[in-house]
Amino acid sequence: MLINELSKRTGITVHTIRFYEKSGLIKGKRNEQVKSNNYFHYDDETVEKLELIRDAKSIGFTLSEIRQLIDAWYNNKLTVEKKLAILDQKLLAIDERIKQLKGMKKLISKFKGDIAAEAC
Amino acid sequence: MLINELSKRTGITVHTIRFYEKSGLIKGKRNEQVKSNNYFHYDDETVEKLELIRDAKSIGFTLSEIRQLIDAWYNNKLTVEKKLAILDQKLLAIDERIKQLKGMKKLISKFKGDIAAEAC
DNA sequence: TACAAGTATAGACTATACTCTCATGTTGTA
DNA sequence: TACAACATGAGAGTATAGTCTATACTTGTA
Repeated sequence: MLINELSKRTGITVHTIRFYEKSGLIKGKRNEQVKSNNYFHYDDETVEKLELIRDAKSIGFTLSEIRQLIDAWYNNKLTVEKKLAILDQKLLAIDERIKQLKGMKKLISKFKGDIAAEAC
Repeated sequence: MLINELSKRTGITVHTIRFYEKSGLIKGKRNEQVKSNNYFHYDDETVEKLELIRDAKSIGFTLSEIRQLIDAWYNNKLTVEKKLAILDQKLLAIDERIKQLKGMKKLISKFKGDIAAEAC
């Protein structure tokens, strides 16, 4: 598919997709047979990658962290061990973030109590 | 205390503290009696606020979200109801973030399984 | 009292992650 | 075949959150 369809399928703008392409997060392929244009073609794997980017971004991963994730997923130059190591590292990072979020929940709840008590 | 001590107590650089002051997140007081300088003085509440900023940032809150939190905590112009509403909204946002993080954990674990299976 | 250390303001610079505009060329349909 | 819709690359602009430099004045200590 071309970039416009990729954009429609993922809900990510053409501009942003180009930005991700330039940043090396995704890679379109050019059809060498066609000489009249140099359009990029994208496959379903790219759709998956963009969905991963969107989801990982929403939980606060930076593009450089996401690049590591995509490598662990799709880069066949990495050994299984390295891939698993990257994924384990991300799992730890997520657990740490959940821990911090729970701490903040506790803190906010405590302050809610304080405010309510103050109001009496 | 002056900005240097505030910086030492919180581990936040003088530059960044000045940036937060300019952004309206914290407010130093000037001593009107002293005419020779216009140094800002900070109290323990400012230490608390900076710690809150640091913690809230680490879990992905933006400065503008943190500004709301600080208002809910310390701004006496807000009614108790409004403060509680802000805090409840933040609690919901945190729960949502935890949910997404757990989803990502699941996804990564699944991919770990796939990679391991693939390697057989 | 010299001077190192601290303080203030203004403004330039950086990194991340887009977002948009321009110029130019291609494709598909009425 | 005209023309709207789509493609490309280069590069400028934006928002967030700092980070650093320059200039100038103040304070505390040897």
